[in-house]
Amino acid sequence: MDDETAPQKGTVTQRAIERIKAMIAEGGLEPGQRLPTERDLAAQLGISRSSMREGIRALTVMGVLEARHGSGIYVSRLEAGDLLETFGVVADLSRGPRLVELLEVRRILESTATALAAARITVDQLAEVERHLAAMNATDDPEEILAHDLAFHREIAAAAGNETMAAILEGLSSRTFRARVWRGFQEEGAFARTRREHAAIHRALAAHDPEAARAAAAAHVGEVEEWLRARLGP
Amino acid sequence: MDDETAPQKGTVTQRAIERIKAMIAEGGLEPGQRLPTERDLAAQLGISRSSMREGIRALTVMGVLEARHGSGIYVSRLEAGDLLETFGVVADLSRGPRLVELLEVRRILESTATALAAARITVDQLAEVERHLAAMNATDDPEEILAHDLAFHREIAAAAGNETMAAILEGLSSRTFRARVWRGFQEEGAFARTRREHAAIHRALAAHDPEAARAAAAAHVGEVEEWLRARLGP
DNA sequence: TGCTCCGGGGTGGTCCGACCACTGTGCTGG
DNA sequence: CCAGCACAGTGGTCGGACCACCCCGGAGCA
Repeated sequence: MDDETAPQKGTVTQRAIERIKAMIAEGGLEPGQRLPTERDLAAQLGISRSSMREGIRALTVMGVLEARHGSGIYVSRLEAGDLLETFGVVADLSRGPRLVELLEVRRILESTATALAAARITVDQLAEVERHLAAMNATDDPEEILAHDLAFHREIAAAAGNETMAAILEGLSSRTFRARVWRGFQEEGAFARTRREHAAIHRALAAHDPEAARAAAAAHVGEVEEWLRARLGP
Repeated sequence: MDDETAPQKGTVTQRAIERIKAMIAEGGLEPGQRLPTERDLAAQLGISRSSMREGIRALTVMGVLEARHGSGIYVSRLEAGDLLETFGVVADLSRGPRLVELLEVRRILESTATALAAARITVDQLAEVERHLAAMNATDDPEEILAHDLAFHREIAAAAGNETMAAILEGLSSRTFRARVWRGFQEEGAFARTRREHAAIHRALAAHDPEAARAAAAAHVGEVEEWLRARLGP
């Protein structure tokens, strides 16, 4: 028969990746657990260490595994942030119409997250949001403003209580993505407007008003979205 | 000086990945374009072919590059579906509370997508949706039902006109994900209910009523979400 | 007894060279 | 002119070697 040696579908590396993923999905490998050596794994699957390393590297980049030099290979915590890190790559590599689509997705998620945050935010979290809001208004250094802008939204996403959503939004708002969209946007003087919108979001949060928060956040992201859409349109 | 030979931050493979990503992001590499040979690329970056291969493999798995045996390495089309394929891995590997979070994200996106679809769907697309709805009601084979269920939602997502959102939803509804949640869910007899919900979604689409569509879709996903949440709760 | 230091074994990271499998192309022969 | 083939070039796989790093345990000291 041919059930032991013959399969041979796709590249050996691809098979190795599937095998490891399957092990984790089926519960054979727990988060944080240490895997066998590269050499042992390669021997187990009957492939060379080189091919096995390619597979491991791929899973490492995806955030599924974590290789510690001199120590061993471990299964990552498998939490949202780890796995969705690659999501940022999508934002970095998207152009043209795809950028508008990404912004639309962000608008939907960000407005919902802000609405959730309005209902659930604690006084401590609200204070942190206010801190970033104030810091953003106190400086004129674009770099610093952007940092506090990101932190502002990150804090809100965290307050929404859905780590997965927060991780996705983090990827959609990655440095490069934001920087690219911003450059040229704020130059048209739509800068004070951003501050007003942030203030509106904060007011809704402080008032624990989900609907107002949703509207404010949607308008905030939609602002950039519309500008970008118009810029690519004709 | 040390700007040419010294850097040495992180692993060489990681640097190689960043270099290629940067080339694409900065427009030096167009979608579909062919890259230099593995051997040439390795020489250009001053690293071994093995390390370069690991980097290429990682980018291949992420859907950024596409390697054709005997032909060469090419930049992928860089469209939503290519890059967000790894999103399905997240769903496959998520467990426990994370599953509920993913379902919550899906509920938000799916309801919005369905609302958009209600406003934009064409007669041809609506006919396709009806076809899957009928096929799903005509059989009792779980496998076939699941296939038409997926196609039903996929068609709606496509009608929403946002490829990126459709790609994300595709990942969130991946075979494995759905299969795992479904197993044990339909056993509790919540099967006719699914058919009723699909019918409600279809009615809203046919009536071009976005708000009704949003509500129907949210209820549909929320059904599974609540069941799963209760199952993990106590 | 307890601490510090250091040495070695084991691990991932990198490199090299060879060969295989497949593809594309240009040449050859009809 | 076309069909078929041979060949050079490409990614895919392999095995081995060496390096850089981490961890642990034993030796030595206080």
